[in-house]
Amino acid sequence: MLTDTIKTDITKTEFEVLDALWEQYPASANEIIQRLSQNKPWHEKTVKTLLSRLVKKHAIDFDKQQRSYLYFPLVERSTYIQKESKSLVSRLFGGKVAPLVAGFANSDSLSKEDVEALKSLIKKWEQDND
Amino acid sequence: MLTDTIKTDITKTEFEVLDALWEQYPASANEIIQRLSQNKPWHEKTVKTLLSRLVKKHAIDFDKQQRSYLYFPLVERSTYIQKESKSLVSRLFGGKVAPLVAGFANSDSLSKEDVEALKSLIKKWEQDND
DNA sequence: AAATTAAGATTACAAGTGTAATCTTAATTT
DNA sequence: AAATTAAGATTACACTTGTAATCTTAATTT
Repeated sequence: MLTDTIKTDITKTEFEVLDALWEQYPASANEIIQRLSQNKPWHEKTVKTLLSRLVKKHAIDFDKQQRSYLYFPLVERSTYIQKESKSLVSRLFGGKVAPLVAGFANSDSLSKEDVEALKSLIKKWEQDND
Repeated sequence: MLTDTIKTDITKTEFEVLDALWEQYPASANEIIQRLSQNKPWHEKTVKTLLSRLVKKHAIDFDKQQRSYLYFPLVERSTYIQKESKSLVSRLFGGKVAPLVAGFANSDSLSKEDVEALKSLIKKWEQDND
């Protein structure tokens, strides 16, 4: 999968569409429309517009299949969310992730599960970095 | 400080202006322009437009001072970044913060300092939650 | 082969955004 | 008091975004 340079920022609505595609791909427009209909009240035309815009932005592409297209992402979800997180942490927290987590802790938004996961990844980090 | 309902989303450029105001306030437009000029190549008119838009969005307000205004935030930085982080973690990580941190760990974006901070806040969390 | 359908392409259109320039007018200076 | 200045208000303007409706045309059905 080519982690091509995304030309423009992906908007929030575009992200929803992309996220539905990441769920499983390749997928036809109708499949995407179907998946999104569970959560979003979007008109099918709207979803198709968003698919077109994602193509134009080089975030996804498609193969022609009889009458319809089969879309697939050009960007991996992990790559995308990585970039987004770093951007947010950089803008809001001076690049340090701990203060973000502290905010979660202070607003009771940290679960036991989260804490266990953090402890285990810290342990791993410490093994790798010494 | 009133954590008034922010009417519309604050855009990225507006955030930069708001962030400069949080640095120290109240502050005049010229002070803000001054602060921003260190990092951003924005025309003073641009900054003033952004200040006006922030006022319209109820993110900041001002007191009249002779000829100019003294601006001050209506939203605390901590409140704002809290909301933004939660929004991102919710959209990208299903609401769990640990996977975000894992992404940082896996891309060598976690510093010793970060890890120490995390360990200490985890310790505190465990004392508080048992 | 003609008619119909359905998929994507194109167009629409108001509101928001980035990026200022111009307008008004109250302060300040001469 | 008149002139000048400078601050915010208003206007500008192209591009983006949300949210579709209409247009084209290749597939499919009669």
